[in-house]
Amino acid sequence: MGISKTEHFTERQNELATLAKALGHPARIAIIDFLLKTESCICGDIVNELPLAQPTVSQHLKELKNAGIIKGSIEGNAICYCINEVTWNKFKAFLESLFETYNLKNNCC
Amino acid sequence: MGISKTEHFTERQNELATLAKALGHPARIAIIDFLLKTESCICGDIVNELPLAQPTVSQHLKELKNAGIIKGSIEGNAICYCINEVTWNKFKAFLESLFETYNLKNNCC
DNA sequence: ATATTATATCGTAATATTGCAATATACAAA
DNA sequence: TTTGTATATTGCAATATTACGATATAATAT
Repeated sequence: MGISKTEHFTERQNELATLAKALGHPARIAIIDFLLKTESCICGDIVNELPLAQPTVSQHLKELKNAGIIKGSIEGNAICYCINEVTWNKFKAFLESLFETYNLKNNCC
Repeated sequence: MGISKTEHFTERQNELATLAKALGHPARIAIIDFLLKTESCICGDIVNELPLAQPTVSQHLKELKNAGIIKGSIEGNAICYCINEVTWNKFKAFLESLFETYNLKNNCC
């Protein structure tokens, strides 16, 4: 139906899926790349970095913000976006835990 | 338009987005969790583990397979699924690289 | 006050995703 | 060969996503 049955899964599974989904578009990866690369907040420079129209970029930023991956604060005329360290660290912890679980002995096919 | 303009992004950005998107559903996280937890391939036991109908599970498995995250092989009556270690390690490397870039000095908002 | 600049929101079209019943396929067991 | 079991595919309805032009909002500069 296009709507996920989130109530049947654990909170961790839902959270991790939400974060992964938010990163599931190249434009949003590019935004995160840029935020990480510049090593500071981005104040009014994202649209020029992406090959997409301004409303589209705004929408992608909104999705990253909804997932809690970035946060924005108004700086006069512009808006400064940066990584939300709380969510980012949570995401990192989720994944490190997943990666820890895996070792090559798993393979039997 | 519902169609991503992948041609404007780097191959890495597209690949990482594809992998993240494939993990962007709690059922698919649950499948991966189960594959990692059992520490071996799963031969005919996935549908019973998930609160979804068999065709829906089959579809999620297909998406994970399309993204290269899992692979399946026919074992008589059943099908054995397991993590595709090549893709998984690539995913891990992508993310470790992302996480390395980030440090708390980034924050200014 | 008016123009400029940066960003968000609205509206809409195209496409994708999610979910499942019904059905098909393919092997195994009787 | 028929029956059962496991999985995939098809078809469809509901919903979500992607993209962008038009427009709105809000601060800055003139």
